[in-house]
This record gives sequence, structure tokens and C-alpha cells, in this order.
Amino acid sequence: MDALIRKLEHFTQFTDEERKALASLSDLPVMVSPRQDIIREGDNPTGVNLIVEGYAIRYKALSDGRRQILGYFLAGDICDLRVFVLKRMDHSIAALTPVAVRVISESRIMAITDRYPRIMRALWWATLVEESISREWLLSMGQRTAAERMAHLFCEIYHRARFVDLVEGHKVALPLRQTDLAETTGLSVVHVNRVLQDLRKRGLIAFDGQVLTLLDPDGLEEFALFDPLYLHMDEDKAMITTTQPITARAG
Amino acid sequence: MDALIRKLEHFTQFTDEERKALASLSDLPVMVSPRQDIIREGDNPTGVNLIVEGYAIRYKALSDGRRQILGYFLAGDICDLRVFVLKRMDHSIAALTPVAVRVISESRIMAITDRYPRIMRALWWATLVEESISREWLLSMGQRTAAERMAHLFCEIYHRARFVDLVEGHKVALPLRQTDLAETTGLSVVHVNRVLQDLRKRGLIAFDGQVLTLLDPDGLEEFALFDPLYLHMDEDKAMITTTQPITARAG
DNA sequence: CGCCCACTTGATTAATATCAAATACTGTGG
DNA sequence: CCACAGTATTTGATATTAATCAAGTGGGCG
Repeated sequence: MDALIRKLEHFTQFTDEERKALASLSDLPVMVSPRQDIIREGDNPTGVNLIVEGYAIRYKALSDGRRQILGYFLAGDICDLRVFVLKRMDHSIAALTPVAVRVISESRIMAITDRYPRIMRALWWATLVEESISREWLLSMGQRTAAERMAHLFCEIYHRARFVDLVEGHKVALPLRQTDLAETTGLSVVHVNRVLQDLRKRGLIAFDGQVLTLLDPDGLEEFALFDPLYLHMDEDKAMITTTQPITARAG
Repeated sequence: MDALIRKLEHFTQFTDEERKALASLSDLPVMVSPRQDIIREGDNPTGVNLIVEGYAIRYKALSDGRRQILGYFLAGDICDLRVFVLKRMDHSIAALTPVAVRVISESRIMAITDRYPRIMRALWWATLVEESISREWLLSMGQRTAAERMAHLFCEIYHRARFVDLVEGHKVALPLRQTDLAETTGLSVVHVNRVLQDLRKRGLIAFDGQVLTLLDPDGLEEFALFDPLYLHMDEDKAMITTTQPITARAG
């Protein structure tokens, strides 16, 4: 739960009470092994999943098997906050690495967001950031070259990991395979391999399948045309917290 | 406003009062000429835009000018319902064709969704469908071939237009240029041209820059691996309307 | 008419996929 | 600890897809 609070506090400042409320949101974590689905396309989920540790992905497949990863979930990320409105999932969520998740029921979410408008707003912010990331991916897929795209992905993961204190010395644990990167970037595995070599040769990154190191963070960002604005972090926190909460009637 | 109600009633059934409330949401429409921005990246918008007529796009650009279209707005679509949480727009919205928009203020939206939970739920549904479309685009960009991608785009526009009664005899007005299609699909203009020829040769579509005709809708959908499920239309309307609204306390 | 666009066509090049094989790594059973 | 199987990564060669470059064609419109 720590990671969630750490993440949301990039957007707002909580009171102790709010922090306690967030911490009591869910039950004990459940472990999910790599490649196992957490929610499957067609399901009608009854709760929301909070990633406590590890990497999960959102993905979607074509009827002939081609598969595309749509986004990454890191510790502190919540999958599909507003899923209750739609009847059926139109995509799946799976563990990419060993993952610890906590399930939060719809009623729990409702109760807490009703009571604490600031939490509601923070959760909305998290959702909007996720959508923004998805737009940036679309831009990547359509306009960035293979190498830029991969570099941009690494920048994103690095930044997001940093927000939840998962980075140390320009290193972040990223235990994934080149096929995963292929499904993320829409490239073939062979090409992913060659792009990685290119990024290494440029002295921008080191990546051994377990740990990603940004050898030259600024160089990488420049190369990837990375602009962290789309992550909406630390966007004038003061201004936002003094704003009237959207649903001020509760509490 | 008609189109909005028509669209939302694919999800729920409104009372007369709710319909009236929706109809009174905004002031008179404003015309925007083609290629003109409606909201620009970096702006802090104070209202929400309802497209009354024409096509608008969401787009995003790299610092070196490469531009990607992220989505289409048709009549009845609302741009960025939850934009108030974030300080700055991370992308732009522009008219693609001549467009009529109505601006709806934040307070108007809040007042009406507070009072009519069913409307709130319906607007949420619309937002979630938009996100789903964005995910499907990511799948298209990553996994579909150029021709499949273009075909899929046409299927989507066709279906969405149909929901707001904009289709007649397998024809839909689609006044856009091949450069627009290029920025949508991430292809070069020349290649777009060749892909269009291919789709025409296959007898799937006719497209003259003004009107799109689906000569063989089923064939096109099969070719594009199109599955309308992601549009979440007519998803067991009965079930949803008998469900307890999420924020039942208002009213 | 003549100019400006958009569209089209052809030729060439660059990016990326595919195919095939070799190498490295990981975990397991003996 | 080793042998081995299975999987992941790397390399090389070739094919395909799509971009770029360059030069038409064609339509609308002042």
C-alpha cells in the first residue's frame, strides 16, 4: 500500500487520516506467478486490483493470436478503477513477473472515495495519468522509430519506478524477456535484440533481462524525445490541493 | 445534442426529464473551421466540448514535428470529460472538418451529474468506450498490418457513425485527406494511397475523400479482424439500467 | 488560363520481418 | 558436480513492408 500512497502524494498531500484510510483499503496480498492472467477479456470483474510488487501488464490479442501489450503496471498502480460501469472486460491483465496484488472491492472503493474527496481526486488523477501514458504510447507506435520507441519505454518505466522509490543509482529491476519487449513495441524479437544492441552501443543503457540501467539518462531522454510532462507529476501540487474538491458534499 | 442522447441511449434508457436535462447542458454551438485547434497542448481548459457536427481529432506531436492522431470525435462525442483534475492538457484537439461544438462548463456538468446519477453513469460509459477505442488503436498499431489497420479504422468509424444515425446505405460522410489517414495510421501518405487502392481492388470499400462506402461490410470486418465488442454497444442494456447507480445518494 | 493542392505512379532505399542456425543461460535429475 | 533439455539470446542471410524521392496527373478556383 506504501507504493500507492507514495505515488499519489506526487499529486496531493494527504492527512494522516487519509493515509490510514488508504492503508486499510484492502486485504492481504495474493501472489500471482509470471504469465498468469489476473483478469481475462470477457470477465466481469467485481473488484479492483492493486499491484503491491512486481510488474503486471494490460494486453489485448487478435483472433489469430497476435498479441499487444498496452501498458505496464508497477507497484502502487491500480488496475481499472472504473471497470464497474462496463459489463465485460475488453482486454486482459496478467502478471509479467511474480506479482503481489491486493484485491479491493467496489464497495470499499466507493465508501472511501465518498468519505475522502481528496482520495477520490487522487485516484482520478492516477487514472488520467494512465490514459495519458496510453496516448503517449500511441504516439510512440505511430511516429517514433523502433529505437526511439524502446528508449522511450525505458524512460517511462524509469520515471514511474522513481516515483515509487524503485530506482537506485540509475538502476531499476526490470525482469523481462525480449519477447515481452517485442509485444510491447510491436516489433519482432530479433529486431528488439538489435535495437537493444544499438542502444547499448550508444552508451545509453545497460539491460541484462533483470536490471535496466540508464547509463546516460539525459542522453536517453533526448534520443527518445522524452518529455515527462505527460506523466503529470508534481504539477503544481499546491494549486491543486487548495482547489475545491469535486464532490465536496460527502464526509 | 440529439446525437449525444442517441449515443448514450445505446447504453441506457433515459426518462424525459433526463433527456431534457441533457438537452439543456450547453449554449449555442460555435463553428470551428477545419485544421483549427479547439484545445491546445499546455492549455488548462475550463469547459468541455461537445461535438455537434463534423469530425474532430485528438492529436499529439513530437518536438520535431511528427504528428500522430490519437482518436476521432464524431457528432455526440464529448472531449475530455474529466479534464479538470489535471492542470495542463498533454495533447491537443482540433477540427478535422468543419465542426460545430458546444461548450459545457464544469459547473454545469457537475450539477447535472450530481442530480441525475444515470446521466453520470452514461457519461462514464462514453468515457470508458473512448479509452477502449484507444486500446484497440494500440493493438492496431502494434499488430495489424497497414491494410488491416486502415480497414479497421473504417469499420470503427462506420460503426460509431451508425450509432448516431450518420450512416445510410452503407455510406458515411468522411471528408478527409490521405494525409489525415497517414497521421492516423502512422504510415506515409504514399503508402496510404497504395493501401486504399488495395482495399478498393479487394472490393471492400469505396472512398473518394468525401464519402466512405462499405461495399462489403462483413468482408471488411473479417479482413480487419474487427470485433465490435470493444465499442461496448448494446451490452445488455436491461441489466445495466436495473443496477443501482454508483452515486445513488444524489437527487 | 494557370496555380495550388491533393492524389497517383514509378523507382529506389531504408526499416523491419522472417527464416535458420549458433550460442548462452537456467534449472533439473543423476 | 556434470550432463542435458529447454528456453532465451544472438548472429547471419534473405524477404517483405513501408519510406523516401521524384515526377506526373487531375481537379477546383481566383
